[in-house]
Amino acid sequence: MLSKAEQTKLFIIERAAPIFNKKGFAATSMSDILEATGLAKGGVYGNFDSKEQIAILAFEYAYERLITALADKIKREISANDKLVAIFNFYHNYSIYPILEGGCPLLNTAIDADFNFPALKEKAALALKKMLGSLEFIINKGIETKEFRKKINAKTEANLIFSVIEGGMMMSRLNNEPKYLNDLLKYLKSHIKSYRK
Amino acid sequence: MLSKAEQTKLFIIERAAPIFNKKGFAATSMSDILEATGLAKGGVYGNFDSKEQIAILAFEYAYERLITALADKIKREISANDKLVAIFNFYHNYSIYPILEGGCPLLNTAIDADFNFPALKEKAALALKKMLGSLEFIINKGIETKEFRKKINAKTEANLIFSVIEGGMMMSRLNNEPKYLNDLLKYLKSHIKSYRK
DNA sequence: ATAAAAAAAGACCAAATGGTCTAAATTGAA
DNA sequence: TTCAATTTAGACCATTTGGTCTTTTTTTAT
Repeated sequence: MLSKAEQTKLFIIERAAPIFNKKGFAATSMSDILEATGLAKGGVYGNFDSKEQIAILAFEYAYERLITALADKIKREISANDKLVAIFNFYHNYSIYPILEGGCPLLNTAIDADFNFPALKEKAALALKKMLGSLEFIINKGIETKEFRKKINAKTEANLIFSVIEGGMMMSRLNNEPKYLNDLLKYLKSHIKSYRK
Repeated sequence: MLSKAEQTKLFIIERAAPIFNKKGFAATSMSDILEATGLAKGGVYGNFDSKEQIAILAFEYAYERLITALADKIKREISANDKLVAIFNFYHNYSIYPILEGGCPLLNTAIDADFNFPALKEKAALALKKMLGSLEFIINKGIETKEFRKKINAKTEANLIFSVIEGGMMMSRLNNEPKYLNDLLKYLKSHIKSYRK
């Protein structure tokens, strides 16, 4: 059972995460967080040291939500091909129905933190590496099980897939048009057919 | 000849553009701009109405610099294939040697302005459409001149190319590692070979 | 039910924010 | 060279910022 403070901490992070994800670190003010939580300053600063700390924990919460939801879809599938397709389906319409308001926390934080918040950038960089590693792992498994051709470069393909998804996300968001990303996901589905023998 | 005010306006935008491009709108303060220009408030507010206006003009300046540099490389080449390759070469090492400090203004502004600054987002959306249109145009020309196969979908391919570049940019920046983007550019070079008959 | 400990409220603070306005300095046409 | 018009300096302003600290309220173990 969670103590009152632990409950409140979680509650604050849950409420702060979508705000940081939408507006970024600098554009999010403590008063935004106070308003979203209904708490007074004492309630927030009694549980956290600084806005920076909240932003970091909010990012980790957002990322955790993302990979948990993704992992849930992936583990349902058996073959490497189906796992990849599950990932692509996961991102279908993501620009309008993201796991967390504001879209992909990796993309957002990469841009937001780059020149402003090195400690947060570091967290995002780690998260990206994990994400790419998971993709690579799936592809490598597919090669091991002879589902995919041996010639496939798992790392390169993982990078390609994720860059297409994130680039497509940016375009879909900027144009308020899910089609950009959706079309690219369709392309990716077709592309991974070339992995098979 | 430019009047003093016109000179100063240009000078302010030149100095402000890399700051906005690096830090984003909210994280850039007017005092950053005063410091970068060496001007006092009167010098800046005598020439512009608001921080918002400066940010919009700075984005347009940044975008103009980008497409001018790109167009310069493209027009040197004759064939559609060579034009595309020139674009890929243009982005080689872009994450460490961008045209303007801070990286791609399109990517940065897309994320930065999305939930914070609708008017600026609109400018970036327009810029993205122009960029994709130019890519599409090159590919379509290649089809018209029978350099590329008729079956190629110019719009889809333009979106793919640009999403890979922007996604790769994000990954390279986040990991402080130009290789991510560079490898993807190499992939793109190989990919467009499939356009040919 | 009680009392000690934990958590939250909110008044308060210095610093920074974007922006205004008047006075001074500079520009440039005659 | 003059002098009106343009441009810039910088003091000033209200508001907001992130954060602290004491007081009050709420938990929680007994």
